[in-house]
Amino acid sequence: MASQEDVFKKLVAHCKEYGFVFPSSEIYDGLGAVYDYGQMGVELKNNIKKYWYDSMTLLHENIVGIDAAIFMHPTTWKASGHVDAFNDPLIDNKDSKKRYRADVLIEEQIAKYEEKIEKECNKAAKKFGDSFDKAMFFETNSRVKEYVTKKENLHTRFAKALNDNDLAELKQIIIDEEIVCPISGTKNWTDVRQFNLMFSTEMGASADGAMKVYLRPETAQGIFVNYLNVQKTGRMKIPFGIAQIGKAFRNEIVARQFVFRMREFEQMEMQFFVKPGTELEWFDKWKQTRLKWHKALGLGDHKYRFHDHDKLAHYANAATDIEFEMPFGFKEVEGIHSRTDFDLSQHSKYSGKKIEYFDPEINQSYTPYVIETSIGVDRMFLSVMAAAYNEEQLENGETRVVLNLPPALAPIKACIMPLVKKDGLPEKAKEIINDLKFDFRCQYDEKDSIGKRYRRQDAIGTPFCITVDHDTLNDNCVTIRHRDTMLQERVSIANLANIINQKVSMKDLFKNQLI
RNA sequence: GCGGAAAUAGCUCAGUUGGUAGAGCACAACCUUGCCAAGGUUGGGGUCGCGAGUUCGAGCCUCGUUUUCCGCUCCA
Repeated sequence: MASQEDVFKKLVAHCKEYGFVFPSSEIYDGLGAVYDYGQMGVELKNNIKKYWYDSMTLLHENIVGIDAAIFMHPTTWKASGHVDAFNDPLIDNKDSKKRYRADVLIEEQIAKYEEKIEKECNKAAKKFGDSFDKAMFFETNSRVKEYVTKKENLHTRFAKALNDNDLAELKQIIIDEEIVCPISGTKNWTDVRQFNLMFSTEMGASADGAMKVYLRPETAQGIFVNYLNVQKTGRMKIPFGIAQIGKAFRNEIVARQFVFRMREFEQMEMQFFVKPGTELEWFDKWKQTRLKWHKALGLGDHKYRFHDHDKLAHYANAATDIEFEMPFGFKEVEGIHSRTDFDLSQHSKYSGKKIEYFDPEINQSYTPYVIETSIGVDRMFLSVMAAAYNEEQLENGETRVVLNLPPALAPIKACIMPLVKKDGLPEKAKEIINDLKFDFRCQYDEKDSIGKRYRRQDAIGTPFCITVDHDTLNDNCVTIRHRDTMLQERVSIANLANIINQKVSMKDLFKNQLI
């Protein structure tokens, strides 16, 4: 039996071989953790996005979409906390191979001096009892004086280095203070490197310096900064939501596992604005709604689970992940967070604009609370592919590689093929495809044996193969061959569109969510 | 970022002690056949990841480098 790792490798190979996913810039050896979607991948991905977007905006009258720019005013990221939280100077110990934050190491050193001072004080206090004069003691005790001086010098030096963003100086401090690695106990350090999770670039070309702007590390902020615009122009009443699909960028230290963690990725986010105090109710409601959205695809209910966060981010008062069983274990596909009023309050504070909602029901204004549902398109893509990829053992002992994709998501809905490429069958097949192509993405194939053509379509997950044979010319009927069962049925050409539409329409997926 | 392994045709791989770059599948054309990966003929496709070095000669040896995988590490 193939191990799960093998399955994953095969899936990655399959993605490349059949035009789903290619490594970026492959002719130049590729670019780390960046991938391109190919001719099949883009269709599947677009269908996933459509399924999500329509589920949000068609099924909920109080959710509208936007498409915000990737560039945002730099202050956005100060307000959101990304600039401060994601700007760590890092240093590695070459012996233990452990990585530390250089600023934390130095802060610990400062704390050590404080401990020593404290200890001396305690000792002296014990010795002198009531007559202990702390100020006097600091003046006269040479050891304490030394520690205080050292501590203050270090503090000053550290603050200056941080302020100047002087990485070499940070390393020099660590060397001068003889800070050792807690694990190896050595002072064998690498240089300090600044690591910011956000990509930056420069906007404009003014002589006195262009403005530094970031590529957004999440799409959510584009929604928050547009809260007032949408609420006012759309006459939205709380509770309401804003949905958005878009690219985000994170300069991950380690980006791996195919499209699961990429440096450029796509998010589908919906921020739902609610009355304070009702947020946990809505949080729970969205947990269930989102799980139903996943399960409606029929990839297998047992492949999903919630993972509630014990440790909450500073902005959240509840958080959970929807995890999917990937070939490499249960992994986060979607996050649902109760973000309180953190984001809107921060933007209000940094912009100086009042960001509130006047609630006519209670005749009061308040800053709405936010429930966020945030799903990675690429992770969703991977989970659909992983669940759909199957190697079937057939009765004749052969193996069939088939993508059992939900028909609504399949890149190609039907392949029309003449049984032989003569006797007018190709012409008849093209007649059929010319009729179907307005509603469904179709392929035409006349090369190789019919069996081989079926397998080719299996490999890209096409739910229907439609075969034109000699009888077709007389009775206007064709054979429909079903991907999953390999069974065939004879149907009238006039009924084709209906039969296909019934299976590939998203309507059933939408309805399944409401149950 | 660290350690280990790998890189040869679109895919899967072979390539002997260093001596003219191979197979199967896939692809294209034609013939034959016609409902679950058929057969035949012909053809296209590789400066062996990239760059140096050793050598008369490097896919093979040495060094560097890039990418990928595995394990650490990191991860709102």
